[in-house]
Amino acid sequence: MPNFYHLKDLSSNFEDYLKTIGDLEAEKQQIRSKEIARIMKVKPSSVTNALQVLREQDLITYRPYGPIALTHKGKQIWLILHQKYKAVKEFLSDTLEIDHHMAEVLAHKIEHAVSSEVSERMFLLNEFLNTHSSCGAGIREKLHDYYMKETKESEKTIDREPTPFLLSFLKAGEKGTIHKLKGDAATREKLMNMGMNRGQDVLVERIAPLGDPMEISVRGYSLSLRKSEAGLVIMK
Amino acid sequence: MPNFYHLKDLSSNFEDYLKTIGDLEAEKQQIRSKEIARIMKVKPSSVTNALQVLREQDLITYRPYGPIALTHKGKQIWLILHQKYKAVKEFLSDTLEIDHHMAEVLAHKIEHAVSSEVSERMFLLNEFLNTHSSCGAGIREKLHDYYMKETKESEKTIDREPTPFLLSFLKAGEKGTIHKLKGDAATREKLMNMGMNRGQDVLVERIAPLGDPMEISVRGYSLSLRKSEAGLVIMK
DNA sequence: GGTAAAACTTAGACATGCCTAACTTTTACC
DNA sequence: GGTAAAAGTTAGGCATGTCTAAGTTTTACC
Ligand SMILES: [Mn+2]
Ligand SMILES: [Mn+2]
Ligand SMILES: [Mn+2]
Ligand SMILES: [Mn+2]
Repeated sequence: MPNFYHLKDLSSNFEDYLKTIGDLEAEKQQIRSKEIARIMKVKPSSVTNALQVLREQDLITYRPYGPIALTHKGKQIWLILHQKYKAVKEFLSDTLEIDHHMAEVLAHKIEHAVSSEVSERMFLLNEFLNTHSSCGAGIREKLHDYYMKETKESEKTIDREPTPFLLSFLKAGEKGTIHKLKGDAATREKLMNMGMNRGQDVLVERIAPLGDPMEISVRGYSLSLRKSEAGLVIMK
Repeated sequence: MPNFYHLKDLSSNFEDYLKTIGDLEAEKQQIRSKEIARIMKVKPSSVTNALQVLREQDLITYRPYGPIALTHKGKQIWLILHQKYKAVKEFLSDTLEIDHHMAEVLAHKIEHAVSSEVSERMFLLNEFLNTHSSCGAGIREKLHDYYMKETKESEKTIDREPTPFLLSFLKAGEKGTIHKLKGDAATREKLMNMGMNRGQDVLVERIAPLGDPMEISVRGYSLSLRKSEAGLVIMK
């Protein structure tokens, strides 16, 4: 039980630092601060700060310029976080049929908001749907058909009157279609050279902690947009 | 329209302020700052600050000491947030069978992490399970039985205390006890044939320079395990 | 309508966690 | 081994969103 207490003391950002360190410990022989910074998309000085905080909580061992390793307590918490992430991700992609890559991005956010009981139930629900068939036909097929039927119907209604909105207003996981570009000619040209043309579908993959920049996916490519640029793109 | 371009993403805290204001607007004739503070468990000065931020985003109308009301845009966003919360809450309590009150608490956290697509799918999954029966018996009954069966088993094994961790995290010289094997049936079978059964003590003798494979000792025998295999063994 | 209480706002402090810039240590290579 | 590059740290700044304490406006009531 004491471990659950300390787990709750970790902010979601530091849960991610711990998880990243555990992931690296499992696959590399040495953990580089720079690698943590790359994966978490922060500057090295932020990693140093995180390492100091994690050490204060007895989750890692570490000294300046020295090697980084999870303590036993750190390993225990890592496993809990890992299992949460895995259960949520697989639930999103297998049962809710969210696009695989999007499921990973969203699971990274949701993992910090669910209790162990919820992730355990998601795991069991996923397993249940895998192993139980419904009157001969697989239940997943029926569920898939149900999603598709409802999606088509909601598309019918959406087509009627799409309310315009700005790309900068979308959150991670949401998508839209480019309607128009604003701004001066040079900036519009730059955006179009990135593949952002009228009618293109855009998916927001991730938004940096302070809201700038945002990572989007257009024509299968990932782009990084400043908020000011995203504010020039009108969507429908 | 001019302020359209100044819209920024709402932080999850401000999403909650907006949602609380919308909820109050629906049920009270006048919105009291003090009531928002009570519901959100913050001090009145924090509410004032939030009101100023929401007004800057054109989500509410408001002046010092004056009445508070959602703008049209505020109402649109409130509706999106409301639907997300409702879908998540009902999914948690109806489909994952999380305690009603706990579901409300968790939905309040999860709502900020899910995309509209995810909450829509949660809604549809919930609806699907309500309306589709599986071979006579309701599917929810089967799902419930599945949850209960697994819960009982995990209660049996949990006893109390030591928190699990992965064998792959042990370093040379460290030991632990096998708690559970993960992975597909064939791999689990292979590991069990090596003598890796529940309750067995394991000692890590040596880890290869690149971290893979690791040499362990079980039942007095030395075994060589790949890192990927060690990652399937949950220890205590 | 005067006055006290309640409601609300403002100012300033503080914690978090990010950043940049300058500095220190380690490493890589000749 | 000497030196430059890379890696990592420290210091200081900034945005967010909370709080306390003090000030202002509104309300309630005589
Ligand atoms: Mn992927
Ligand atoms: Mn995460
Ligand atoms: Mn309740
Ligand atoms: Mn909430």
